[in-house]
Amino acid sequence: MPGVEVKEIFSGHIKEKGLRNTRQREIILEAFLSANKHITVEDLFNIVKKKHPEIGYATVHRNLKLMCESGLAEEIKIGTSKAKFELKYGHEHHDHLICLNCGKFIEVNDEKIEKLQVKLAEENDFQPVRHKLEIYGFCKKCR
Amino acid sequence: MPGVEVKEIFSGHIKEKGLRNTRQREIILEAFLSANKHITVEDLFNIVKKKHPEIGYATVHRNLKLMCESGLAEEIKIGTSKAKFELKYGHEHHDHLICLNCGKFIEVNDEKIEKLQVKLAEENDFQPVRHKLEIYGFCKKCR
DNA sequence: GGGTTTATTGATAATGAATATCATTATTGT
DNA sequence: ACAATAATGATATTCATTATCAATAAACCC
Ligand SMILES: [Mn+2]
Ligand SMILES: [Mn+2]
Ligand SMILES: [Zn+2]
Ligand SMILES: [Zn+2]
Repeated sequence: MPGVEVKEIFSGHIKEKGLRNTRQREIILEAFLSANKHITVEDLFNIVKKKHPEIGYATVHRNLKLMCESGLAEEIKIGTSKAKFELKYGHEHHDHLICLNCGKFIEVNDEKIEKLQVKLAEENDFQPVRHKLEIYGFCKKCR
Repeated sequence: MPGVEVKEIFSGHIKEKGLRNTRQREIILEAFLSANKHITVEDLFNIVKKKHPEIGYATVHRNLKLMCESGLAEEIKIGTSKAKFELKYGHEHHDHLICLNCGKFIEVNDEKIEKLQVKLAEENDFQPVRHKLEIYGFCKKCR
């Protein structure tokens, strides 16, 4: 039963906020959990549409946003292209290596860098909350 | 004579590419050099407009882009807000601390982080070209 | 200088992603 | 079942960015 816990968390968040559980939310969340990470609204909409052509783009968009609010998902914006969403729950924080040729995303994490970032912020009287590190270049296949 | 060298570089780039030097380019470049860093197209357009109301928004936009192509300027995109442009020439590479409250940009650089990024990329068979590190949080005044 | 070529300009339109609107539908608590 | 109201889905709007195009003006040649 993959994703059961995630579904409960989402459902819980919805109740807490006085929102309502709907058939569409369930369908969209399940599709999101089954799909690739780094999916756009449009991608997810197209997947959902296959089995549920009655569900609209706006609903997919709204629910992805809601998943972000609930902490389940995270929105990633790269340049001017469409925002991508990835499942956050159950995944450690990570940054991305992004191939300039094929668009591949490689997830990485480096504790030393993370710690140095905090130190760097503090040295500048700055209280860090979150950060974004993206390294652009060429992946193994494309170099 | 601040900016003389920059102007020559821009002018040189224009000739190399078979483009043309214009009155507007000169005015826009000078305004950019005199203005704050981290300026938007609209900001620069409004500055230029004061003395030169005949110069259009599109021309300011195109020339900021051209400055980027020539390596003089750099475009910074934060979230979905308007792109900002900063003078690159004569400034070392740096990253930004960005205040979530007042929007302040603090320029920082950390050699250790820079080196670890290269190492991290290489460990993933990835050839790094450029990167973007943004730390969001609260500045001294806003924390 | 005069003439020719064509890059540039400026006003405006087009684009595209994200979000807002709103009448209708569906969920929740009673 | 009922009332209240959140959610939906189709569509419109927003907003930054980029494209279009007729008019203008650099740059080069003579
Ligand atoms: Mn990180
Ligand atoms: Mn850096
Ligand atoms: Zn690649
Ligand atoms: Zn601040």
